[in-house]
Amino acid sequence: MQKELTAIQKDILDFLIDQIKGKGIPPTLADVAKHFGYKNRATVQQHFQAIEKKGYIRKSPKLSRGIELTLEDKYFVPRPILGEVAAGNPLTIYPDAIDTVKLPTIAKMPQDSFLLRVKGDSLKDAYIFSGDIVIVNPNLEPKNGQIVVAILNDAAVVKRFYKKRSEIELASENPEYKTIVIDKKYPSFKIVGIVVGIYRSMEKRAG
Amino acid sequence: MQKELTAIQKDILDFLIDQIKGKGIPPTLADVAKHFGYKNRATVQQHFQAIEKKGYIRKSPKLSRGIELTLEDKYFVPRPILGEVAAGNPLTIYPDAIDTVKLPTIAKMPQDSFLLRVKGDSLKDAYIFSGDIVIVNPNLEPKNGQIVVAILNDAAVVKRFYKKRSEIELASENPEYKTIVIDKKYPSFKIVGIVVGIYRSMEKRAG
DNA sequence: ATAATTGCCATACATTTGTATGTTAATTTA
DNA sequence: TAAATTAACATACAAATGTATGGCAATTAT
Repeated sequence: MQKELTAIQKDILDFLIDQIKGKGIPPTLADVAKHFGYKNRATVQQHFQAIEKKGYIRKSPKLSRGIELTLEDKYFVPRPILGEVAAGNPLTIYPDAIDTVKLPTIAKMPQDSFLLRVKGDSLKDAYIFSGDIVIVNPNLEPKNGQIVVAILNDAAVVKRFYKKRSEIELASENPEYKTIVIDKKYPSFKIVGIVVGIYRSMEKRAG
Repeated sequence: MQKELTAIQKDILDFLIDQIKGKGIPPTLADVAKHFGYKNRATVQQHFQAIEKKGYIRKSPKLSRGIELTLEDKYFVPRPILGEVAAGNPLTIYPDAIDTVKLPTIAKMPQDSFLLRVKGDSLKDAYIFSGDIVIVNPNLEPKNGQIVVAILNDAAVVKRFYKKRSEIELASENPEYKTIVIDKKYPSFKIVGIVVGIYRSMEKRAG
């Protein structure tokens, strides 16, 4: 059994996980101290020692950023879901987070990426299902054949992207839905980002 | 366009990516020097400068381990597939790597994990399909309801795991396949690991 | 009531780390 | 052929980093 963490220790562990997941590398003591407004690294040092003692992390002595999560993939981090996005017909996107999902450590999320929950089944032949959480990276240029999130008339869609001469095609893989063709200059159209990952909880689902 | 890397520069970049993907954090100059047998960190330093100049990485000055991949999710790393594993009826496992898959950087792979290609469709109601690459972590204890890889009579299977009093149940989610029940003491049965992730190439598939 | 834990700070120190500079040799490019 | 690039080395240095130690107030456990 794990010993309980204090509130501050939990905050620090959360920050640690957030950094590892977001930036990809653990922070230094100085990073953590700066974030929490501590004037001294030794404060963080001692918190880490306490957290390690309780078994949540493992440190490699003398190594910079040498902190590993003991919990590994068992640990889930809450992340806001920014909206719902239609794989079938367009759905309205929400201004604020509508929900939170516990994302496992395994699903490394590049910084600036965000999460959307997929509704609808137009991509079921691409094996993306209603209820799946898609990880969207807004910093990549879409290439032909990639699955993208786009805003079309104030609604968000998840479709496969194809660039033609003067238009853009957004294709569903489910033949029940027809391909959307947009002129490149169409004003209320914007590529939001590229789907770089799909997370689906491994917990039991109704068959 | 990216400038070409020399053979050594490519080796160093490959090692860098391997470390970032495997260990989760970039190596220090000393780490790289040690791995390649260099007596001096400055050698690595200069290689990194060259690699950065050619646009493959970005360095945060003065920061330890402050190396980021410019290529991000565009970069794919070859990983060996160790065998095929049956989601339907058991298949033979191969002693050596049978193939290689280009795994994207997004799919962070915990160390010691390995890849298996799924054959068969007994887990299609859990949305794991024939052809998918599963990332298997051999260091985790299986919990009820998790999807595991197990060896049964010299063949490997991917099934959902349930621990009962004296037996273990390996369930398919596809009603066409029946649940396998094994006594806990059955000699030729072993849990190989837990499926911690699924990778599926986002490239176009036949609909 | 006393001891232990928590939370924060300060100072000090040895390594680690990134960086700068210069040298040498082999190879490639102009 | 001359110049540039590649590849490796050595030395030096400032900053970053982890660590050790001690102090102090507040809270919690015994």
